[in-house]
Amino acid sequence: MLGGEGESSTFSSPKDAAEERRKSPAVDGNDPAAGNRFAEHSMGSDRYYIPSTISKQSGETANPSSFIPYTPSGTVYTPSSAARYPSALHLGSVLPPTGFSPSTAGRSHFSPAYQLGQSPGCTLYPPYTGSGTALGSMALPSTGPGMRAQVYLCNRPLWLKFHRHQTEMIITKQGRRMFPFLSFNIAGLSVTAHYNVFVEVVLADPNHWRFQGGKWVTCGKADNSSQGNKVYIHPESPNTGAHWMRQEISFSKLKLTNNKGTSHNTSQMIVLQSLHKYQPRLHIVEVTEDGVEDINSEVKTQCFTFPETQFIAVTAYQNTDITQLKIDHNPFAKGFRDNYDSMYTAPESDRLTPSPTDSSRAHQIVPGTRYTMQPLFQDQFVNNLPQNRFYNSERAVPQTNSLLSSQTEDGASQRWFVTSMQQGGNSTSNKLDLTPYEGEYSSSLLPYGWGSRAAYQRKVTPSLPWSPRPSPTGAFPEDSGKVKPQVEEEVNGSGALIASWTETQSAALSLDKADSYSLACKRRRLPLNGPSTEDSQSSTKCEDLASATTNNSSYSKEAPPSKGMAAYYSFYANP
DNA sequence: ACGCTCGCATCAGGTGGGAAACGG
DNA sequence: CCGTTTCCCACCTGATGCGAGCGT
Repeated sequence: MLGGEGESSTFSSPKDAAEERRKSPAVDGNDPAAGNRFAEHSMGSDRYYIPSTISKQSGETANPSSFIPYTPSGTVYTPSSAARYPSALHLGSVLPPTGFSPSTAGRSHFSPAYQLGQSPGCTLYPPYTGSGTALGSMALPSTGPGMRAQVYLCNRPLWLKFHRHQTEMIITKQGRRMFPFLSFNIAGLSVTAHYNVFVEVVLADPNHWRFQGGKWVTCGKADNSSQGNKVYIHPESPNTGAHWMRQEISFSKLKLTNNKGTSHNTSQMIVLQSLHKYQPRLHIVEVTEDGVEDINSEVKTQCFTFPETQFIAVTAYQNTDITQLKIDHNPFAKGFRDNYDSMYTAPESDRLTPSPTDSSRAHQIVPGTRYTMQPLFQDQFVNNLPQNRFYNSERAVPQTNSLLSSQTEDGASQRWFVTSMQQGGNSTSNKLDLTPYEGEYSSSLLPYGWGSRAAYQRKVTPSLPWSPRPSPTGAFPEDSGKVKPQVEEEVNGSGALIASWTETQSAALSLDKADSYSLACKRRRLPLNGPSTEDSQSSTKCEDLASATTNNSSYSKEAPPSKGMAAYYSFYANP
């Protein structure tokens, strides 16, 4: 099962959704299923670390298998007529059960929650069975000499918030941007090799969906004959591995449309059908310098599926919970925040509302406090593993600014580094050794530039590099006591440089606290007066925390914040 | 004079709401 | 008739251009 069906219990009916939202069962945690599946509280747990991939690889592939946290294997419905990729592309389809060994499960919310296929037989829908097409042959992730990338879903907490209510994406004739949009950090590529990076949106299941009685229910068969572009190639493609790994790869300009006949902007548009469930997938294809695929290499194409990015395409929002999440988190919808003023009493700069167009990730704010994040995930997975194998819930950011470094009070922060049983990046890399370790996460580990954002920052105050507004408070003191970025690089047994970071619990606790408050306020419809400051500050704890970190530190390419966001990234590795 | 920063105004474009239109 | 789609609206963000102010 892919979540959608099972989540339906959390939905409120459209009619009284506004009322229900005030007592939102899911938010209230009255929906254990939803909570179990998507509680964000645990998202920080054991999930956030970043491999250092660019250095010490001498232009060769960083050893991806050195830090494979878990393997996404979101099932994707593949009508036979639409099969485009060999099953090997589908991660789950090639992942032996051991891929979801405790170490894997411990890193992921998904293995039990999403019931992802742990082996080909576990997928609800058949994996891709077709042969490769012009899009490129699919990688055999576990075999061959080809390098295997690791991909972080940058704004995963936000995606989880939406996914918990069954994400909906508006599609319009002229095209509508996705929100949340897809944003990744990639590691494990060859620095010098060239890659095309693109997103493909495929049907997630064979059903037509309808929002009925406050739930998404299936309603007949999906129309498999949908035509139109399903691929969005990142505009910076092709580019070197160094380029892709240097900064976050944002697909914020990707638009969804239902206009099959659209002739303009086809490169920016993906054509979908309303009321169908889709699953975006990220493809990384190694190409020649001029962007031509090497058809001789089967291992040069990699695909990553993030189940939490699944969504149902709609022409109008059905679930008001989704609507509210969009309003709350999308800066462009700020005008619809009825208690906008009270929501954000903190200086606007503190709200960390970066550019939607440029600051791809950072603007996807997660105020978070208005929606409960339940610790169920943590329980769910921690219980499966020795406690000491998990991060604490708090996310840390790879910055060493003083403000943020002041906390980590627990001192018991645990860090993950993942080593592969085999460094060769072969199939046995499914067997992972996730070992907690202590260390400091140094920004020196982050040789990532700021890319286009840096140029964009020209008018930005140093204290708030991504925002044109000054930061009267000079960063985020409220965060200073909550997150201490700790960075450490570690060399694993094979010499692969591994970076990980400490995660302390305080931030997560703050999130919970803030969420509890907002819950008491019956979600955002009620003014969040006094604690609204807390609300906004807690918003920095989610995805924007790293931005806050950026804010606190001098903004420079030496210590770019983008990788700091990886503290919130989910980490997928090609098996 | 020159370069830089800052503030302001303007514009393009993104957002959800709601009413109207469409279609089975 | 009812569910879905389309269109327009007000509101918002971000990019850009311009001029003022300041320091060298």
